[in-house]
Amino acid sequence: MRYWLMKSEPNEFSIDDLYLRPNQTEQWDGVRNYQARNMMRDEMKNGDPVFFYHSNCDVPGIVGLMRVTREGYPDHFAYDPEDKHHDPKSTPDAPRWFMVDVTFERKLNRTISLHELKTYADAELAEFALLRRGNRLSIMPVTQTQWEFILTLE
DNA sequence: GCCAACGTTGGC
DNA sequence: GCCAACGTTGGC
Repeated sequence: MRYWLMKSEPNEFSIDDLYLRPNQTEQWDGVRNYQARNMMRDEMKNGDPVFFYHSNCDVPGIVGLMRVTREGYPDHFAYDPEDKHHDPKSTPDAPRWFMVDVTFERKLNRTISLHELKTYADAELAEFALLRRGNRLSIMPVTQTQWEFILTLE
C-alpha cells in the first residue's frame, strides 16, 4: 500500500463537494501532466489512502482523507471537444490520459496548512515532495512515515 | 536535439 | 495581480 496527496482548487472541487457526491466518490479527471498520469495509471492501487489538499485558496493545506476506489482507467473526458481538458491526441483506441476514482473518508478536525507543514521542512518533512521548491505536481507520493507524522499534527 | 516562446500552477 | 518554476511546443 502506498500513500498519496492530491491537490484540488476548492472553488473548482472541494472536500465538501466530494462528500456530497453519489457514494461520496469522484473520478479524478482532467489531469494533463505525464508524471501525474503515470502515477494514476500505474501506481495508485485500490485502498491506497490519499490526502485531499486545497490549493490556490486562502489557506492552502491538507483538509481531509480519501481512498483510491478504482484503479487507473482512461479519462474519457479527453475525447470530448466540449470538455475543458479536451485533447485531440487522446482517442479510445490510444488513450493518452488516465484517472482514478477516489472516495471520501473523513475531513480533518482542522486544516493542516501549508504554512504549518513548512515549519517541519528541516525536520520530519525534509523529504516531503509538497515542500520541494517549485513542485507543482497535482498528485504526489507520501511516505508512510510522512503520512503518520502529518496526522499527529491534527 | 536544442532552445526560445509560451502556458500553467499556485503561493504570496 | 505578480511572478517564479517548470512543462510543452515547435522552428530550426
